[in-house]
Amino acid sequence: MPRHRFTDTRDRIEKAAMRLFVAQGVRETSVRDIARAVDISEGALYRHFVSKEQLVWTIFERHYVEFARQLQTLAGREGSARAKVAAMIREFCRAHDENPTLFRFLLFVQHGQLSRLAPETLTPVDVIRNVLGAAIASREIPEQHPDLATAVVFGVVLEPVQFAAYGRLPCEMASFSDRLIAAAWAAVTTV
Amino acid sequence: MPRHRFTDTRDRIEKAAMRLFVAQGVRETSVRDIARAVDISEGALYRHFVSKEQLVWTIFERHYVEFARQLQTLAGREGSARAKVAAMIREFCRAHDENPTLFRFLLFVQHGQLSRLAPETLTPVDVIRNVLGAAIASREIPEQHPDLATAVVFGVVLEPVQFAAYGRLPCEMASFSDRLIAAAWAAVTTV
Amino acid sequence: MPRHRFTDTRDRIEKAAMRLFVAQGVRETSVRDIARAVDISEGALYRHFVSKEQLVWTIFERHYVEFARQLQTLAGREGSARAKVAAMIREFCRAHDENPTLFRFLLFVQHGQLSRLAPETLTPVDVIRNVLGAAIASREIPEQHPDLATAVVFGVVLEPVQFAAYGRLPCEMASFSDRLIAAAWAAVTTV
Amino acid sequence: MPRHRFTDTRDRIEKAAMRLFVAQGVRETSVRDIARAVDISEGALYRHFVSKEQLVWTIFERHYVEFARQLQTLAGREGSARAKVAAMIREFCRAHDENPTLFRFLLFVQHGQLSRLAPETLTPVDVIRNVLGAAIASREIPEQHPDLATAVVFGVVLEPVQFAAYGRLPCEMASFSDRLIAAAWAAVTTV
DNA sequence: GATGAATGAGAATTCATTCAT
DNA sequence: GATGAATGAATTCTCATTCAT
Repeated sequence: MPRHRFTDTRDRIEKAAMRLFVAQGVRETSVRDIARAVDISEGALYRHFVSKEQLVWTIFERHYVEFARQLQTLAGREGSARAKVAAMIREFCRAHDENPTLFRFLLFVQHGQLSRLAPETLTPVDVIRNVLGAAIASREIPEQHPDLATAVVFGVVLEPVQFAAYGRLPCEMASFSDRLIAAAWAAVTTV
Repeated sequence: MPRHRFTDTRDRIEKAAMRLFVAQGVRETSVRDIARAVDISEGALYRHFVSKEQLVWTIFERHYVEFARQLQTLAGREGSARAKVAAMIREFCRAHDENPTLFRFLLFVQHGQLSRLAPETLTPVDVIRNVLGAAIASREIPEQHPDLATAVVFGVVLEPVQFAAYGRLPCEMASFSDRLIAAAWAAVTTV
Repeated sequence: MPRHRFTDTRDRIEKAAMRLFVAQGVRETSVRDIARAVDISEGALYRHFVSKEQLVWTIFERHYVEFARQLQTLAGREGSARAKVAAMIREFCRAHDENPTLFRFLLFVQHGQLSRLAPETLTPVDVIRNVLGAAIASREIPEQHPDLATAVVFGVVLEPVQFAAYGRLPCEMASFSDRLIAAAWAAVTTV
Repeated sequence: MPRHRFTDTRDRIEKAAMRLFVAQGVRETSVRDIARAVDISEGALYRHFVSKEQLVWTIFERHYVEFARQLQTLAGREGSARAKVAAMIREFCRAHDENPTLFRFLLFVQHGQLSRLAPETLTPVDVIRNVLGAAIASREIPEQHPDLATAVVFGVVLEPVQFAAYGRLPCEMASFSDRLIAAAWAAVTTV
């Protein structure tokens, strides 16, 4: 199954690249670093990706969109705004704990990638904003700037991830999810 | 006044560098970029800074420490934890609006710089953590993980700055300060 | 045969570098000079050597150690001190004539390299010193400072090479070997 | 006495430069290094020397020629070839011990300088060669290649200086002068 | 005579990418 | 699919030298 092996190599490349990108930054990770981590030649990398830039973009786009869709699905299953927010925050924590590298990659490498998304693409920011916007409209939460509310919820959830990345918090987010849900909800309901 | 000219050039270098670092990232800003922005030769830069690395570090360290001290001072003037948090968040907003470039540089370009700070250096994170820790001890806010609380407050304040940087919020933070204070306080008092 | 081509390029680099180092000095030979001499790009050089410094070191160390070993072997085959000295001086002349560039590189470009040798490494100096030291002990040559005797023998052999390099002597040393042997032996036996 | 002070600065520059050139090499000593050692600005150096190259040349030429003249004078005072050689070697040792830095500078920095000497300039090599040539003509020493004999004498005297520079011999040559005279004389009289 | 900012030409090195094998 | 030598542009930094003050 050469097909399978190909896919496997491609996958190993993506994983190694992501790990290096998160650990050292995209710019400071050379194609050589990635090739070595996967133990293939530099030239061989170009069988799988047309450029380093495209490699970054591919990884980012696929997972970013998928994550947004997952948030959307989970929020859609819930009735109340509070339940939607809770489900989404729980998903953030779960996604982080399942693959912290990927999670950090999505959050910290987005610089320069976000602007490449097709304008109509649904992002995690959009999903949360939609939920909060609807909640404001339905009076579930007080009248307020929906983008600011979105930023606040995002900050409550993402900053602890940053702290964990710097070793200032344990790296498991799941144990914090109830606390973060309470905090986020309080933040958007108290005006 | 060669002295004057010196100081002036040095200052122009720092300002231009900061602007470019924030706009494009440190790694993606070349010494050439900076030299061009200041309209001097690349070699001339090295009369003012021994290396690009040191340039980054110099800018970071000086302002980071100064900002922490300012937060400390302002918090020290207030009595209650609530007033301290309010004063600090107001200072975040003020500092941002006064010089958004510097603010973003300090808070988002810090990667790799933080670890170079002397371990005993007081950082903005420390200042907030100290205030929240004391507030937990004095029962002004409920028993909770002080680092997590710190992360939450930080997130509430910094994420809107990110949103502003991406054009998702207006770039003036001052108008949000009351809202952010309320949100942050609610987040740490609601368990 | 990429393998073959690789070895070939590497070898051409070493030869060209050595020639340039001897002709102009190490510091005054740029990587660009070497690349041009080999007719490859500067970047390509770095596929074969990790740095200019390492290129110098590699060439030096390998041949220097090998030359010392050869001297040792030849001296070991002879019985008397006189015969050992004669064999070694003949080897100096032979090595010079076989590859004057390499010879000069080893003996005159060594500045800064010598100190990098592992302390226990046997050098040409050591070999001669050992022979002379033993000869003093066995009374084959008169009691004298062994290091000074070593320096004298070295000087007798190497200075003519310098003269040849400056065009003050013909560049073939072989024709001088008998004379140099006589001179060196007389110098260490006459007190 | 600004005149005096000027001369003094100039002298300090020469001394510092020589020391650095000997310690690190000419190429690896920057104008900045020299300026710092003398504690003046780089620009000020150019009040005293038109270029780094000229600084090297000035120091070299003056002392090299002066040393040759001194050898010539001393040799001229003696009658026999043996006495001339002895006087010259003694002068080599004395000159070395008086100012090892200068001595090493003259010997090791000559690369590239020698060829700049006016063709008719009398060098130390010439002086010795003349003495040995005359001695061969007058049958004081046996028939032999005068340049080779010159090289041998030079080698006998200079290699110990090299050894001293590398710490393989004590740095005072005077104590070796009798031994070196005997060795050199034996070397050129034994065929 | 002195200063030190400025220059411009390299220096060594890195790196994404190509391509013959 | 894979290899690794090769490229060429770019990067950080150095340095001898100039010049306005």
